[in-house]
Amino acid sequence: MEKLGMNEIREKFLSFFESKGHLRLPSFSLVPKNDKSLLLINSGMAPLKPYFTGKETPPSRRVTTCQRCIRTPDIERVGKTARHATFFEMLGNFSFGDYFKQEAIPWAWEFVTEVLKLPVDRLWVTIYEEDDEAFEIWNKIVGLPPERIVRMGKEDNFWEIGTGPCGPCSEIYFDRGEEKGCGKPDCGIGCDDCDRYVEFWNLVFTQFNKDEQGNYHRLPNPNIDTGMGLERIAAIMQGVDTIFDVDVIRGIRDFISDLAEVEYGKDADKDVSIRVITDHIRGITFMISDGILPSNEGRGYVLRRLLRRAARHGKLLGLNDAFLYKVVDSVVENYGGAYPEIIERKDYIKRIIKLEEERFKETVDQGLAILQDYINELKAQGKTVLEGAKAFKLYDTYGFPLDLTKEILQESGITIDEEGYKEELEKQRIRARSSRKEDNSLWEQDIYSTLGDISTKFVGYEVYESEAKVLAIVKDNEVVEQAEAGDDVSIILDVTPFYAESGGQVGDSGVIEGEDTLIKVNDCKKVGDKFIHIGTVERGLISVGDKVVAKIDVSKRKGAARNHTATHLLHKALKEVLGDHVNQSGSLVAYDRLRFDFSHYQAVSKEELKKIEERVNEKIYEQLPVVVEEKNYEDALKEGAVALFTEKYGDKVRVVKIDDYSMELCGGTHVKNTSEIGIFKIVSESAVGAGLRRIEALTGIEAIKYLNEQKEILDRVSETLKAQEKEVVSKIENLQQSLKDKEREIEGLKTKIASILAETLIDSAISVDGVKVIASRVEDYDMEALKTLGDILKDRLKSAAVILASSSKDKALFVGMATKDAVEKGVNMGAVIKETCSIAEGNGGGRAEMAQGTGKNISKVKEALEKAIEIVKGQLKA
RNA sequence: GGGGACGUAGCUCAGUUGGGAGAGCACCUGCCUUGCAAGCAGGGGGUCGGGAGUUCGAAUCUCCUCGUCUCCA
Repeated sequence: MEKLGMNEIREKFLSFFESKGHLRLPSFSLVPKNDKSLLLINSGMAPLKPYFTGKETPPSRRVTTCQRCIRTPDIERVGKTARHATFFEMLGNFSFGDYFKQEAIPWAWEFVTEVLKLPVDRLWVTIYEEDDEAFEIWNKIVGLPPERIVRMGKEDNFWEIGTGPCGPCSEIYFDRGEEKGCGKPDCGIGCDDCDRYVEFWNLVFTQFNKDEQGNYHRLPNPNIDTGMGLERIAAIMQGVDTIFDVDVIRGIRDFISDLAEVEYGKDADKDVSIRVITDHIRGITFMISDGILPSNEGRGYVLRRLLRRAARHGKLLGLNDAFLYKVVDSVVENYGGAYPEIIERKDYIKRIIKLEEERFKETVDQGLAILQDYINELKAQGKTVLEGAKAFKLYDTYGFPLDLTKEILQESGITIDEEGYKEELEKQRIRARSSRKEDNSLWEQDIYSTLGDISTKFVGYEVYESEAKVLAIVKDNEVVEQAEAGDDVSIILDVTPFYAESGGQVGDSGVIEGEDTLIKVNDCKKVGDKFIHIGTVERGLISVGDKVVAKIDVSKRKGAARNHTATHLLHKALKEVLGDHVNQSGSLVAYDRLRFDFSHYQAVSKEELKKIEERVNEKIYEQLPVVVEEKNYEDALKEGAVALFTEKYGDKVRVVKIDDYSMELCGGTHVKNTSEIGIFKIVSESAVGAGLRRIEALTGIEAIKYLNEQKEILDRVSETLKAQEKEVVSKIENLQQSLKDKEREIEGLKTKIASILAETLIDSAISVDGVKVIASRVEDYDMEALKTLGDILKDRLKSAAVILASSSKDKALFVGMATKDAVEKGVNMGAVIKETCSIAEGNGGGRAEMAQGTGKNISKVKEALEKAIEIVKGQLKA
């Protein structure tokens, strides 16, 4: 057995299957495309699902890949065991209805024994207990003795998730030798207690389709889907105990221990931390490279969690400042050969990581403050155990890691009720699980997949209308033969000029016409190779097989083309003005507007926006030709075309070149010359999420319309202000200033009047037990003014109880105020006002020194005030 | 998808069974001064994220909504 490097094994695998007629595809992005059932790519076959279901036609019926994957269910065990990882690569060979078991098994054996040269006496295989076919092939064709072929149950060797394609599988194990075993008498394949037998390759024979009732139907063209963990096989080949000792991964591991100045292998706890970081930083690097940004939901949250766990373990190693971004250098050094995209995006990846490390520090600081409160509380109560619920809240709500809580508490001699903590966590798990929809089927079923092998030829790049034949009609989510006027339908044609929504560009609208038949098409979508024309039958009948003419709405299409080409110009201009870190993260190209989301860490300033807009308009005036070329993917990238993270490209790609200014891979429709765009106007710039900005813009006639509207508003404003346009702003400023001056003046006058009024009111005060009591009605005062007047009276009289009433509109207002010493003597304005208001048929209340309320009956105000004096008198005498 | 927390002045935050929107820093004016966050006096600045509701009265209670943080899946 040769000691092969991980990078060599990857290459040997891919070229081996190339020699068996497979097409080698590059690893797909970690972000699943058109697959809502999956957060992140978690296996080699995941991105190929549309080929297995027949939704899309594969570029070849035999494919081989090395796919980067992320899995987080076992995140807690990473670093503590030999083989758990959140990031890994999976080697696979796939057959889409081409070869089957007869080829897959012998090829796997050939690769393992002849290319990798694993010793035959160390190899074991398992098969599904009912799969005699597989047994025969292993035994008769490969020549493996029966005792080396272990039959296992459905649990272990039958692959199915929900409904859909499924089937038995066969796994290949490597025996690492007796000394690695647990020594138990029943130790063997599948032993959970030791690492003696390692499963490294799983061959899945997808030969059934499971329906809703749980019946298995044999597939006419069964598939092959295999997965071999690259790290695992490398560990076997290199004779090392854990995946962290594999050459490439060890490189990162050692980089981290150097950085932390901690020697690996000396301290078991620190080793765990080093391994956690080694694992996580790879996933982090690739996720960001694939366009994911740290966020509080979805896959962005997975990224954040990995990053924060890694940062936390860095602290345990004594790395207190941001350091993860530095480790990216080592990831790039070790993986850049196989994944050149991370070399290119290195600076961007590092910047995102550093920002997030800093953000995490803030979170921790916030948690520290709360924890300190808990500690003080416990100390004051003389307790030494923190409630589990509190530790959980700190973790759940503030993201404060439990072990960090534990550590800090230890310094104060406090422990955590961990049982209580676990209970809370479990409760939360149950809550989340029970509320989750019971739709975890791996395979999406939609009506269009059941239509069989029909496809649409798109001719819309060249023409706006074409003759076509109706291949299928769907109405109310059911396949029908015919539809009539008034029906909402989806129609699939054999040929179409309609652009189907893709790459952000909206689908075309238009009409489908037959003899006496008219269908209004509002949108067009693509499912696999089928173009779905969504619309309404306006007139006549439409049947499968009808000859029709499909015509798109040309003016809308032209609008979309203007906006699409403008989007490319904008993308480039953003990179020029803001920097190379700007990358498209979303785009909408409609016929009347465009929206562009991109990565950027701060708001785009007004000056920058202006510069960007000017740059795009310059390129419009330069009348640059827009040329579309078909190329193969590799060549396009070599020439420097911009490809997006999230897009999946076939073998042949369309390259849209705007002179030598911009070059992007794009399937959309464009103008022939930038001058057709006419004019480009940015309408808004806003935040979408952390590190993400959005620009909305208009082109052509829509931009003019917008500018005209703005102009009209300005006209109206200047007309209303009776000022020249240029002077509008200063005029408003003057008005605001003078308004403010007037308000202040009025305020001053009111106070002055109030103090004059106060003088006469003071004269009317009666003295009860040394407290001056006033109950009086004033005219046209609002609540605020009454309070101000009350304040003045309190101030003048020093010791007073004041009840003031006023009427505003159809309501009577009451305010009661008392000085501190009056309250001490028994005055309670809350009670006074409550009763006073009720006499005036209203309600009110407040505190002893201040209360307010209203009454509905203004004519009762006099009576109410008289009563108020009585109550105050009573309170003072009591 | 589900749970929790937060959103109040430019910034950091306080605001106690619902009852006059506050502090510190920053800013402006004046004075006193020129040694490390200077001091003193005065002042400007708030749709209390937004919207509905309950109430005589809502920053405070209820519902909806937006944003940020966080945990589970």
